Amino acid sequence: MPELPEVETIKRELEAVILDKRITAVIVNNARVIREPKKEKFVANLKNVAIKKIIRKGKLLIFELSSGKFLTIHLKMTGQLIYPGDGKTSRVSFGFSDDTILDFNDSRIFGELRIVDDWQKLKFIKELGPEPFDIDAEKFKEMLASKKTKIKVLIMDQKFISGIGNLYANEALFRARIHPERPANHLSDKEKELLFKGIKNTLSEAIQYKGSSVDQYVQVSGRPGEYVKYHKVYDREGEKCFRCKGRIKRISLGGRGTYFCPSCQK
DNA sequence: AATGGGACCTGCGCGC
DNA sequence: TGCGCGCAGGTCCCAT
Repeated sequence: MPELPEVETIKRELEAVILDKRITAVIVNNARVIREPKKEKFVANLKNVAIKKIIRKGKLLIFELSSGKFLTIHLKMTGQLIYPGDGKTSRVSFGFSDDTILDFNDSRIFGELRIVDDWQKLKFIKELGPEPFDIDAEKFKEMLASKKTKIKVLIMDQKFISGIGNLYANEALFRARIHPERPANHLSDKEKELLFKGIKNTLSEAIQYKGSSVDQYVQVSGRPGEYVKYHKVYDREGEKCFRCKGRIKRISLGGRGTYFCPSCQK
């Protein structure tokens, strides 16, 4: 499940390999992932344009094109960007003038490709909360003050704060020793600070290790991300807590698998 | 307003 | 062995 660290890893790798390349062919093997405009127009819009810049906002990737338009890519859960690709097993592939190919794979077809005139006008972007790296602890505390929602559900809400998905929400709460079902506004100042630190540290370490390869995520090169080794709670139901010898418990929150240690997360 | 559930999908792992 | 079922989770949408 690509979250901020995985998308950031992909962004950095793509910058190293496809920047300034000119698209000469677009292969559409499954048009369902193309959300706008319609397939023919989408393809026409990409012919003979170069990729000038790559931007990431939350979990969204944005390619600035030489035409002035933008190609946006949301990987959702099973999206992959692979370079060099083969153009065959993908949902959509982009062929460049040097005969190399960038593959967009997506086994579950949840991913979304768009070409837009202005990415900042996308509803998803306009509603997106700040990234953890763009605010300080004081701001984070203020943001939590009026929220009664369960803390884990809140930090996964992209409108509240952007970039955190299920995996890193679980890991950050473990670091802060906070029970995922606590109402956000009941956390003490100290706990809010610990959580903010937990979020930032988890995300930056995950970026350092090039993401977590659970499910389908891989780097652009196809190699797995190494951070799985360092997970403390995610997908460890029934196993021993690394901190206190309790047992990791799994519950469902907001329909998502939630892992925590009941004896040291209060 | 906040919350919960379903929908979108496919592939995998489990139990019988 | 093989089949059917439940589950995985990012985001949107709808009902309560």
